[in-house]
Amino acid sequence: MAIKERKEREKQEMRNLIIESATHLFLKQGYDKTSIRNIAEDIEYSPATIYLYFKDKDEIFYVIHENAFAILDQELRKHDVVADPFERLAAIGRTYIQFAFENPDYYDLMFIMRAPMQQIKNEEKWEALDCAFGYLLQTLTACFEEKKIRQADLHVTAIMVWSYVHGLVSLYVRERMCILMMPDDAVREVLYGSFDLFLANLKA
Amino acid sequence: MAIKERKEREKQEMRNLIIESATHLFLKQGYDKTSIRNIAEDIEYSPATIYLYFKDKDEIFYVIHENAFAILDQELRKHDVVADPFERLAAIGRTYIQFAFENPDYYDLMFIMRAPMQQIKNEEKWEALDCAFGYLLQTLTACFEEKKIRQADLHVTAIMVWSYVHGLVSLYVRERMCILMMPDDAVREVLYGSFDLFLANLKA
DNA sequence: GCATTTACTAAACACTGTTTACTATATTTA
DNA sequence: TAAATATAGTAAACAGTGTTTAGTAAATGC
Repeated sequence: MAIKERKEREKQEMRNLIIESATHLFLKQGYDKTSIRNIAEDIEYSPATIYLYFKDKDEIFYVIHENAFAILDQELRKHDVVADPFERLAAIGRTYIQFAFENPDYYDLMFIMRAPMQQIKNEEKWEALDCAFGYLLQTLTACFEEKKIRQADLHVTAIMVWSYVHGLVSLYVRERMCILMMPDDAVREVLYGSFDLFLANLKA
Repeated sequence: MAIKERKEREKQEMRNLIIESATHLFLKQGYDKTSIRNIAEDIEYSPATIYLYFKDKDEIFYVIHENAFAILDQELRKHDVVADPFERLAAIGRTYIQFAFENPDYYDLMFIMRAPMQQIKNEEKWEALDCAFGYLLQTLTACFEEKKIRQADLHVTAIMVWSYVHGLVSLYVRERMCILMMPDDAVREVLYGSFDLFLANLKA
């Protein structure tokens, strides 16, 4: 019965079509303005059809969130070639910040919005973040082994590094850096500079 | 004409009534579930009446946001009595983190949500945050003068400290700390521990 | 060829923020 | 004091939202 396989394929294609449209609208107009009716109109189907392929709006944005993590992960792991673990840590951090600057809506969805978290609660393991965070743990382990950074608990250090870069970019993404009263470019420079200072303080 | 004064007073009382109801509902059910109709029902007026006292929903939450800043500011400035500026910095940081743990919805409104920022864009100066951030700058200046922390640019250091504690608590508030796979109490301990490590790295 | 399953949709439900047109009361003016 | 005006408040509507239900038309299985 090749029909079943074709049907399965068609089902997946329809899911992809919805995700593609939703991603396009999301990156163009943001989460709130990306309504089920907008997506439906864009793909030329009725709104109810979308519910045959996704449980609810959050499930659509859960898939987009997963795709975004795949992109970030790919960017971060490019630095695998950097031999010195401290240099690698620095490169990873800068790439993380750059990713947030260049993809603020993706960053928002991955690390700030509540939307995709409903799904994750039912999954008992957040693989997408586990993967990226695992890479940080791995890099920090190498830093400790080679005594490149001050000795401390691995997980506490990892939380410290992640929280720090997240703090920088999330204040930027959610427009709290406006207190600096600087043009956007200058703010970004301060953030990169602040990260450099953080790294210097971390050094053994 | 004492009538005009009474009218002014009544207008302010009505605004207060709306803000009180909105704050109560917000802290009980969150932003999304606090609708204009809910507030109207709670204060026993029609929804349209609220628009005679506030431009829109965001303006209501802007006032709540200002009140929340007043509370945080009061908490932080309690540490004015701590003579040693580094000790004061540590106390301020811990109180900031504690505030976020104890008032996650307020914290969200102040530092994460987009709602109050629409108003702030029209104000050209964000006094509430300016006040709190000013206290941090003041404390850090004292730290530098007494050579308690590593020499660096004042603003870059301030952004570093603020971003760091914000990163910690915003990942917690928006439920990203779930990757630690720990009970809530243990997560909070890790966050406080991470802050201690950060301070140690900052020390001169 | 007929029964059944599948794919899809129009319309409705229960909400949301916000505006408009209208009423009843309070205040001011003649 | 009586008429004119200003103020306070509201019912109903507008334009949206996510989601569900009931019903149709086409594809598939027998």
